[in-house]
Amino acid sequence: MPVRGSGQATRRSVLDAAAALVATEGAAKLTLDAVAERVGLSKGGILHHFATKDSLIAAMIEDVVSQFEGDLARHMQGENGPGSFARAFLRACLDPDGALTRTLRVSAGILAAVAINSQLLAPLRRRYDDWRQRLEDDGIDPAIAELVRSAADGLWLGNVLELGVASMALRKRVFAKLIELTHLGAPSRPAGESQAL
Amino acid sequence: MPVRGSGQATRRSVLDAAAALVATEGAAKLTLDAVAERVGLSKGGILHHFATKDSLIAAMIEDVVSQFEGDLARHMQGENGPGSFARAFLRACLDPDGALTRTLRVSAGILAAVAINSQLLAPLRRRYDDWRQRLEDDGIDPAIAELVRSAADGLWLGNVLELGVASMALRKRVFAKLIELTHLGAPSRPAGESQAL
DNA sequence: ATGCCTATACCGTCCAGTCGGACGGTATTC
DNA sequence: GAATACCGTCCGACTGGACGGTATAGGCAT
Repeated sequence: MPVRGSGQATRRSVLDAAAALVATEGAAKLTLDAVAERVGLSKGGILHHFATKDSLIAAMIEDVVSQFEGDLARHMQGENGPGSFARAFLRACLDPDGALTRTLRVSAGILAAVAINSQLLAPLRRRYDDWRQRLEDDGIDPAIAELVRSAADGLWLGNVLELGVASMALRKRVFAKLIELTHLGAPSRPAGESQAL
Repeated sequence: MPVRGSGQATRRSVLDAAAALVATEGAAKLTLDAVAERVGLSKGGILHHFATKDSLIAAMIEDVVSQFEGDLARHMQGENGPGSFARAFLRACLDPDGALTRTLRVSAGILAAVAINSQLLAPLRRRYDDWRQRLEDDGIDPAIAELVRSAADGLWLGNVLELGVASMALRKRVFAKLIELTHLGAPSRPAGESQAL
């Protein structure tokens, strides 16, 4: 059965299985045996791809980072002017319709790291510092940018922990308000908001 | 050493030790043995007060809830008019100077529950629903209320996970903006904020 | 002496990580 | 173009330790 060169695909499926496991059973149930069973491998097979459990979780975190980075880049293309990064950040977290995006992988990686070994968050922390810097230099009031960022994170947190989950309609309105804020915070220019998002 | 009637105090110290342990070592290191060592008891001693580890964490969560509830009530006294609850919520999370309040116990309880057994969050979830309801009925635009809540949560999250921790000065300004929002969102009445809610 | 509190010793389970090896492609050699 | 050596992939049994929980006995205050 082992096919040469199938390593990357298997590795990918292990990562997905681990994320799904965290999402359905909780971070405490993330054991190598459980992942192995879910992905249809033996524990030895898992450990061939990830030498240690920590390295598995580290890979999940890398997954989080790269995926979010991709989303950011994608959403940056439709934006320009002051507050463009803040809006991209917002859209990378929330649909215009209020749906959370990338919930599964992102939350799974972070939850697993928090539960098992929070030091594994280090790569994410580094990236986050970059993003925060870009938010500060986004051409709008840094306090607005930080407000928007924290609101996006707070909505995500509420969803992951199932705390205070608002209705889609309300979240949609919150999203709109936040987008609005990123425009209001712009330095007093002609306020030409001619083109759409 | 065992003193009659010292049960409550011991129980309290166990809870504190558990919280401190989570804060310093991470949720994964929250074991009965570790708590016992930290508090200067044996594991048997711990288990006398908390029959099971889950019940210990459940008590930590109750701690979170009751403490936050107390903070809310305290901060409600200085507020009135539309948005008063939103402001109280905000102040219960953040100092006017931008410092996070109640970080240790609250974060410890929640982190432990997430790591060990997320079902233990249930009591918190119930309370949180109440709070969200009160925010919706706070006399201001519900979207603003929800925005403020999520921003407060997001700031808390960033601090706990050490993600994107902003400077005190910036947080202070974010706090001010959020308070401002709770006033702006008031329905277009004579702006007579004379009487209470 | 009674009841609350704590210690010691112990058990069973779970789980990360190790180890030797199996199986099947792939490259090499002739 | 076979025979052979090699490597990537994966398996399965095992181990050592950590950890939650139990049972039991002892101590201090009233």
